Amino acid sequence: MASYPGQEMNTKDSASPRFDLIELFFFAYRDFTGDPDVLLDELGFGRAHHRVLHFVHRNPGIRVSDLLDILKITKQSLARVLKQLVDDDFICQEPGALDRRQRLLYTTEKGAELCARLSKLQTQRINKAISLMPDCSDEIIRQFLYLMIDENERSEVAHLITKQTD
Amino acid sequence: MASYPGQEMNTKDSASPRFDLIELFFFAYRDFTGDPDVLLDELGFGRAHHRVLHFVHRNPGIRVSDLLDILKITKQSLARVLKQLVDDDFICQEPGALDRRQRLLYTTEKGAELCARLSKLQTQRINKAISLMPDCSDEIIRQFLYLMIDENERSEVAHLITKQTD
DNA sequence: AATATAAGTCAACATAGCTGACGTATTTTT
DNA sequence: AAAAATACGTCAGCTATGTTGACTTATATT
Repeated sequence: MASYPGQEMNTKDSASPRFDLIELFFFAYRDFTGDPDVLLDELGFGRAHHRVLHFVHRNPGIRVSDLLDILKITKQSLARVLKQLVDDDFICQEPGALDRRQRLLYTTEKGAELCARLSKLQTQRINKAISLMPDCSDEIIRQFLYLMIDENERSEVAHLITKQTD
Repeated sequence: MASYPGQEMNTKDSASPRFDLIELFFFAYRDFTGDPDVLLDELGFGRAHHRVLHFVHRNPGIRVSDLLDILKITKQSLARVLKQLVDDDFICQEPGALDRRQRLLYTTEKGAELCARLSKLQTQRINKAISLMPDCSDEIIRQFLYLMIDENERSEVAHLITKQTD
């Protein structure tokens, strides 16, 4: 888009900030992530554990380095929560069949069950919202959230979310 | 909705988890909040400062206790970041005219300017996304995010987001 | 045999949340 | 006027989750 004189319709020299969406996004995400907290707390876990459990469950046999790539945290950060999840038997590790340096990650039955309970809470909130909206909404929302992701990461995310777990 | 035998169309006893939206929400929010980080970092601030600055800017003259109510953090947590913002002249405090126990909060010119730069970044991401979507999308997205908020907090948020700042 | 890679570990640190206890100024209630 | 409640600040210490840097071990690759 080129800039040229007389282009602006506004008296201001830039578009108005979208405070409505900025704030709605903030509050919506807060409450969305708040649902699982109660359950996690009972087990002595936090949101970091939730994220690890979730992405391991969704990507069975994932390599540690690939998990780090999804979460965008350091291996030292991951190590702490992963150790707890393994110690408490929510996640298990197996050496890779082809490359035995790898410790491929899987949820245990216990881990899968917790994951299911957590995602059920979040799904309930999502479904309740969508049930009150027009028919086309589901796809619109997906499209919006997808376009809010950094352009260079979209294809990776697209690949992730199209996996089937259940 | 009543439950009755034969109601289920599925072989499973519950609706499928919406992993797509759960994950899209996660990645979208991560990148959305990531934009301001660079700018904040240069000033030695974090996201906590951003939130405080934002809501003070959007609610000029807000009382400390009302800010705590919006942010849902403790006053000790707030105190730390607020002190820095006041010391660095991004926020100023004035005793309430009617009740002099209050320390009403305002952004300084410097604070308002930073706030504008930060919200511009986030608005750009939002507008870029919406520009690629069908016409009805804006309202759908707002409705969705609104419905994702806890029911008992919606009216309060509705009130917040309808304020005009600029 | 040398090097690179996958992963783990130790230590130290930063940010941003928390609880509990207490202080001070001011307003409201009795 | 005295007592109680309120708005706010502060001290001390804890927790969760992120960071950097340095080093080790096992295994693959060159």
